[in-house]
Amino acid sequence: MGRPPCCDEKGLKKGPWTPEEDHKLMNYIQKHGHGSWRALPELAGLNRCGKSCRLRWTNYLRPDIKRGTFSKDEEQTILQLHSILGNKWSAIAKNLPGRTDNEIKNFWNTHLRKKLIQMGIDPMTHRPRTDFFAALPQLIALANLHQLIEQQQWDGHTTMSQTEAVQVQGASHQYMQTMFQTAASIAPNPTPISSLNSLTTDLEQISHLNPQHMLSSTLHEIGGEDKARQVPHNQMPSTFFDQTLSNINLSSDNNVSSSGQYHAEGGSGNRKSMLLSENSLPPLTDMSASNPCNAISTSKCGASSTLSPSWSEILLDEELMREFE
DNA sequence: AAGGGCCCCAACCGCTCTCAG
DNA sequence: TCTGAGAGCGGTTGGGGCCCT
Repeated sequence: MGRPPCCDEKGLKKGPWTPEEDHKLMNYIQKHGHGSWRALPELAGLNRCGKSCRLRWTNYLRPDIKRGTFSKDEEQTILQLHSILGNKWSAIAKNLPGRTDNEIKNFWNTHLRKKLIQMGIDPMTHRPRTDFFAALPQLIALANLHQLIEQQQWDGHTTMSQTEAVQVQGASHQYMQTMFQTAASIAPNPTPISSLNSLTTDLEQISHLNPQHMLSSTLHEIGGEDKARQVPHNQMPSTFFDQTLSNINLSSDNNVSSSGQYHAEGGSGNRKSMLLSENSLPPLTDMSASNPCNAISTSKCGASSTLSPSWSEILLDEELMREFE
């Protein structure tokens, strides 16, 4: 069934608003309030549909709207709220006085989303992307840095203090662990240990990193050391690319419809599906929708959250990333 | 100077939610 | 409980402006 769009009615104007139309709309609302949006255009003498009037008022004409570029604080607030709320633009807008949902949505799509992608972070989950194509630059940079530090320590001449070296090594270690853990979380249960072994081996080959202790601790966390020992090395899949692709597919098989849209279960009420366009990045997991505490902002999730904040902070620090490159 | 490509954002579209009758 | 109108929300689009060659 469905109602016909209100703007389909004959003769109603669409497209950009003229200054005269703005003036009429503002005058009317300031005198009478908006009342019924459907009735408003006729009463205000506008040849527009009510919906168009409402949008124009809420997104542009409202007197309390703050215009201009977003401040660093606003940017941080959006990032934090998006990590908790997902694409709930109106909810995010409620925490940013003077900013509209449309403005925030545009800012996200044109700036923040791209920024996160460039940093190897999945903009939907706010976690490192587990498709290694995207995260590879950061991963290799960290691995190289790790190796450089080890070499300098071995040679006995280092420009970095002991504390700094430990911090960077820790970040590098954490990066790898998070990659494995996220990969494990999106794989079907029980997690095929061979897949993780393979990823580790492939990474070792490409980055010349020796991650033995990382692997054992990570496997211990996700499946126990016994399982790790049971997997013979020769059972590992052959190529890095094959395995990486299979992991990407594992994460999306259950959620991608034939139309290429991603349906993430979660939330309450009837609005259960979140549709992402084909040109969106493939969301590897939708943790922001189903479990806010998996998201970047640990402070809002109480003491039970143990996710270390250091990773996202490290990755969001552009200066640090430039140093790695 | 011209024109092609890219980016940004205002506005539209279609769907869901809410609530009154 | 059901139905339909109105409002709200999120995804998408198109056109104007800017930048680069």
